[in-house]
Order: sequence, then structure tokens, then C-alpha cells
Amino acid sequence: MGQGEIEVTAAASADGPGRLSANHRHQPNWSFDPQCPVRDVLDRIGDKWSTLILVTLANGPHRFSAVQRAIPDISKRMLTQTFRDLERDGLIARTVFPTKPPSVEYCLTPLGETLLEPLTVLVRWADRSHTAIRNARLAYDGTS
Amino acid sequence: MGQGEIEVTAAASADGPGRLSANHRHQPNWSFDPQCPVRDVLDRIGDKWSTLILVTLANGPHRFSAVQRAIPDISKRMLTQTFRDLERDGLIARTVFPTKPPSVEYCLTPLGETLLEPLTVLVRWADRSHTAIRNARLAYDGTS
DNA sequence: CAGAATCCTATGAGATACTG
DNA sequence: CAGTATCTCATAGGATTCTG
Repeated sequence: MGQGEIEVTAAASADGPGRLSANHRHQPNWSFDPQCPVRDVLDRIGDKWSTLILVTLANGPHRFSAVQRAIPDISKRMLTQTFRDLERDGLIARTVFPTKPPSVEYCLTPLGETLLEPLTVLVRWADRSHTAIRNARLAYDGTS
Repeated sequence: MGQGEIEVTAAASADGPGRLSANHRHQPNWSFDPQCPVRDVLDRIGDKWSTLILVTLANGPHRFSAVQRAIPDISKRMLTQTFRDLERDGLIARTVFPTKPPSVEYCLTPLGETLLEPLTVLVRWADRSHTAIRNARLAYDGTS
């Protein structure tokens, strides 16, 4: 399986995650149902901050404020909330050090580390393609 | 570069896309600024429908209604809007066939196809990991 | 320092009805 | 069929203030 040929059935593997619907044999022979596990997970990852936080934690544990510095425009509210969500999903772990002013450290769990590969592939693509995308936008906006 | 070692500098390659900030040499020596190209692109891909639509178009051109069938709960409004955004970003192309009831076909552009690899890697991860995530959620909710 | 609690607003997104 | 046009609502997320 190279690059041009994509196995769409990846979204609908044998054990049922793809939640197959009326299979017409060809054409749209699968669908992304609302409670499809792929969507369930992607919806969570697809928020504004999760990816950024996970990639930030890619090179080791970081403290609350360290992550905030790495992502300048995230508010403490959103940072806390996203941390909780990621922790709930088992992607990051929270460690509290009972020092004078308490310090908290966040790090990736083994599960979270497995997400790094897909994410960095995506980030690298974004990095490589942003110029082409910007040009496309300019062209589109100019044409309209 | 295997799996455990992630090159975070992917978000800040040589030509500047990572938008380096105050480089303290170690620790948080980079940051995701608001107008960082990576974020610019990720924010768009990270909406509720883009990924689903792109993966749907992975196996060939689809008509408006065909995509709608593949993603049952998307409204025409959102489908149209997301199509426009993806077209503007140069990821998909729109072709109108002037038949009696007009039919429109959407397909990936070459640029859009390059996004398929990152996306399917992510989808496959979601497919593999959703069980672990669900369990983590149950454990977390139980603990609290 | 690392949050928790409120308050408030922008916008993502559904429902419905109309059209070339 | 493939949209466009409104209307409406939920909620993601920002700003601010307070605390162990």
C-alpha cells in the first residue's frame, strides 16, 4: 500500500468500528455514523488545543505554566479543561508535587505516545503544505 | 527515527514555520504562536466535518448527495460550507455537470491527496485506540 | 503556581423553507 | 439535485476574579 491507494476500510475494520450501513456493494458502501468510534475519538482530538498540547508534551513532561508559555494564547481555563479531557481519555497523566507553591507536571501516557506518530505526521504535512494552501486561498478569493 | 523519539522541531523547521519565540536553548524553546502556519492549517482540518469528507472522497469522486449519505448526520448547510472551505484551501475540486437536474461532483486535488496519508494514519489510530480510550474514560469517571 | 468559579460572547451548527 | 437564505440555539472558549 503506497500513497495513492488508500484503504478507506480502515474506518470500518472487521470488528465493527466503522459501523457499516446499507451496503450497496460499491460506491458509498460505508458511512461515518454519529457514534462511530472514529468520530468519537476524532471529535475530541479535533478541538482547538488538544493537538497543540500533546505535541508540546512530546519532548518530556511539562508543568502547567510551561505549556502555557508554549501556547501563548491559551487561557488557563481552556488549558485546565483540555488537560482534564486528555487525562480522562488516558492520553496524559497528571502528577502533583506538594511543594510550597504546588507544582503540577503533565506527561504523555504510553497510549498518548502512540498518538504522537499520527499527530506529527499531520503536523509535518501542515508545515509542508501551508504555503500551497495559502496560495490556494488567495487564488480562490481572487477568482470570486 | 523510530516511534518513541519524536522530532518536535517538525513544528519549527529551518524556514521559520514554527515561529520560534524566545529561544532559551532548552526546555520550551519553541511555541505555537496564534498565526503559526501549523495552527492555521490544523484549525481548518480540525473542524467537525473536514476530515470525514476528505476520507470519504479518498476512494474517488463523489456527488453532493453521495457524501451526504456517507455522513448521515451532516446538514446540507454544513456540507456546502465545508465543501467551500476545502475548495478554497485547494484540497478538493468542484465539477458541475450541466444535466437536467444539475449534478455536481467533488474530488480530491493532488494537494488534497497528499493529506490522505496523514489523515488515514490518524483514522487508523483512532480505530485501534478507541477501546483503550473508552476504558480510560470509564476508569476516570469511576475514580472521580 | 495551578487552578476553580462566574460571567459573557462569538460562532459552529441544526432545522426549516425556498429556488434554478 | 444542489444548493441559498433565515432563524435559532448550544457551546466552545475568552476575560476576570478569587484561593489553597
